[in-house]
Amino acid sequence: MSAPGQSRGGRPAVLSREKIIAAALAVIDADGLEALSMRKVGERLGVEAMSLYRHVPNKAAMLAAVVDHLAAQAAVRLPAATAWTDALLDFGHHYRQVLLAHPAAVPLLATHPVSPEVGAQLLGQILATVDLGETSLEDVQLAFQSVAVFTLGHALAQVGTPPGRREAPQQADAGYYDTWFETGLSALHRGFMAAHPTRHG
Amino acid sequence: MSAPGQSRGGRPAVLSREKIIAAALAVIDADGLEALSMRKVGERLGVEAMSLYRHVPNKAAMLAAVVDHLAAQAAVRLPAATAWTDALLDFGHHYRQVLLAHPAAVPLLATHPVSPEVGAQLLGQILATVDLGETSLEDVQLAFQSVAVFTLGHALAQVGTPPGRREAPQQADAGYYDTWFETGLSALHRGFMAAHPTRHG
DNA sequence: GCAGGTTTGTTTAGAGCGTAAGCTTACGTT
DNA sequence: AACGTAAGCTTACGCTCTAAACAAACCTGC
Repeated sequence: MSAPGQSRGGRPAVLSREKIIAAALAVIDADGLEALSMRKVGERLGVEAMSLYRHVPNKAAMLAAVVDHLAAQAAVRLPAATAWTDALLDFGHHYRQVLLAHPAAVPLLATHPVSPEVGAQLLGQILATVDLGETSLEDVQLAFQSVAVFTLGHALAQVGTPPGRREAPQQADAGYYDTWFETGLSALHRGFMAAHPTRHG
Repeated sequence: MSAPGQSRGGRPAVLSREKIIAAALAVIDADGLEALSMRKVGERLGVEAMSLYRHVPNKAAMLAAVVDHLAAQAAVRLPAATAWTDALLDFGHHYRQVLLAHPAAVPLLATHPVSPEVGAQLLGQILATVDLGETSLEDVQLAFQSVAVFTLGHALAQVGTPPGRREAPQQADAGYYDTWFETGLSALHRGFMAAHPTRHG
């Protein structure tokens, strides 16, 4: 009972994989992706950089873990039996929220692909929940993946500081990106509906 | 006559901004984005790394120049008076070709936004060429931008090596990504057509 | 011809990075 | 108390970008 992995002695761990992932994300949020270093993550945890290597094989793996951590948040809990075409909209909006919650981490999601396990689990959960109607699983999968890449691409455009501005996230801009996103997402939605008509209208 | 920029003396230039951009792209194509360094670009030009700084303020600016160089290639020369909805398809296909011609550079396009000048010039050229029908300029612009971010997002997914594979660009995969792209692009196309019906059918 | 002036590429050097190797610390067990 | 083991620290190496001072190669005015 309450055996957190059998440990037969040894110095008690101050660090953990989860703490490291959280600290890395915090550094990214605070200082940006380019400023992230193993030394800085260690500093935030009150630890030397080399200590991190007891829990993470290298920097790339740490970043991959951050990616999976964020991707896991993109899981939407949909009401069962939602028409898959409508679920596209819910998924897109939710995924966008997750991305914009960590603007500096968006380029990371773009660069390092989500691990196959997490990706499959995510997609599988959606496909299992949603009402497929008469559409094949493959077609629905392609639709969700299309919404995902559109959403990521759009978020990249939004968070990418256009060189010439001094990092001021204008109020007016937010509105522009919002309507842009809605325009594109609803076009995808309409397009997939037209390709896969249902008898429910 | 034949005065290539008035130069009042000085050591003749072996380097040029253009040569540096080309060399940087060549390094990216050959060794990948992460392996790109000022030293390596210099080496490819038979020059020390510090020499590059006479023509480029720093590494970030050099990468930004590579981005603009690639983005400029995405300019499509469309037959005038093409319906803008059809031009969406041409643009998407052409942009994707440009991206997949330099797979290792795609993450760069994702991370460093295209400069406002190049972006505006690109979009302006399209908007000036295409037949707008009865659709407002703003709506057409949003449609093209949506296709652009979808295409970039999709290319990112394709070139991002899913961790677990050993960089083998499978034959079967290429087909999967092709149909995925066509599915998404045609959904966008249908969606925008439905939102902006024309009397020409 | 030859001394500036000017532009280009090189050298030197410093701060910061990721991380391999070995060491010390702190615990459970014997 | 001694041992085994796991966690964190120290040191060190090679690599990165780039600031600053220097050398080389050209044009122009004398």
